[in-house]
Amino acid sequence: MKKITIGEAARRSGVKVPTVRYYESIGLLAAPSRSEGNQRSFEPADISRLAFIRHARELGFEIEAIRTLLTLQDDPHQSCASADAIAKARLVEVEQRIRSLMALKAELETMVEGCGHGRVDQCRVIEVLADHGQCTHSHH
Amino acid sequence: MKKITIGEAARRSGVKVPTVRYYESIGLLAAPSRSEGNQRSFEPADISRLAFIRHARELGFEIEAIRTLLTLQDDPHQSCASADAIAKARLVEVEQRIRSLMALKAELETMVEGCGHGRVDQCRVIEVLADHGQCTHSHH
DNA sequence: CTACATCCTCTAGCGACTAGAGGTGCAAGA
DNA sequence: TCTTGCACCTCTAGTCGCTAGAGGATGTAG
Repeated sequence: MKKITIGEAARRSGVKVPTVRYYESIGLLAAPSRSEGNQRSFEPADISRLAFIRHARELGFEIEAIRTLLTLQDDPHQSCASADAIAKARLVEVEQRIRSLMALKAELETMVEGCGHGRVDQCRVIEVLADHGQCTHSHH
Repeated sequence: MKKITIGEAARRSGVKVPTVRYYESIGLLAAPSRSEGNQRSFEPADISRLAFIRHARELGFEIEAIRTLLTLQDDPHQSCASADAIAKARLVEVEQRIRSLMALKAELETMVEGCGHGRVDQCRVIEVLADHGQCTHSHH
């Protein structure tokens, strides 16, 4: 029964050491057992859980959504309707974000292209910022 | 000489009242004069400045970048090279963010499509989250 | 035994606001 | 003139998801 230290857990899961402690503090990860010297000793299951959390965070899920997803994972007999709903909601968010960023990209391109690299009073970057009416896209 | 109250300034610029006070507190907006009863009294130029800030924030510029852009706007004889550089850097950021969100969207779609709407133990949403190796895109 | 890395807890900080408490100013209607 | 009621004031604390640092204990390799 080898003990997994927090550093080892961090390395294996890709979650940083202080973040592991943080997840424990907010109850996302059960408090692990401790060594004689009061050091955390993790189980392989904790590593999987941390990897799950990390992956979900990379996909932009919020902590509360992850909390729900984890309780679902903990009880595999439940319906996965909630998981599905959470993922779908996240998908909608991401699609909206992409649309808005595309509009933004277009606007930034106009600004940068219009810049004559001269003085500020002829600069389109400043000008466009000062006057929203000049925007090609209104949806931001 | 009509006085513009903070509420009026907020309405005209599209920046919320507490946010106007916040911008003043961090020195992004000069402290306006006050009425006898200690209430802020803004000038039309302040409204323009607030609108500028709001627009820049909508385009995702950070406060510190906006601070630089504002000092440029304040002195129109300067070269606009900095403004150009700031806008270009923001454009690169936005492009990267779009690429990463597209990958993310693809992955979420796979998750959601694979969900058989049954129980959690057959749910692809949970499964994919638990195992990053299943991702089609590695860049996240 | 001595370094030295790693661990521990605790508090404070980040960015960009937002919310709320507790109080004051001001304009319009009765 | 009084009162109602909204808008204003300052101040502190909270949001999210960590991250940094202080100050000390533990564990391991040479």
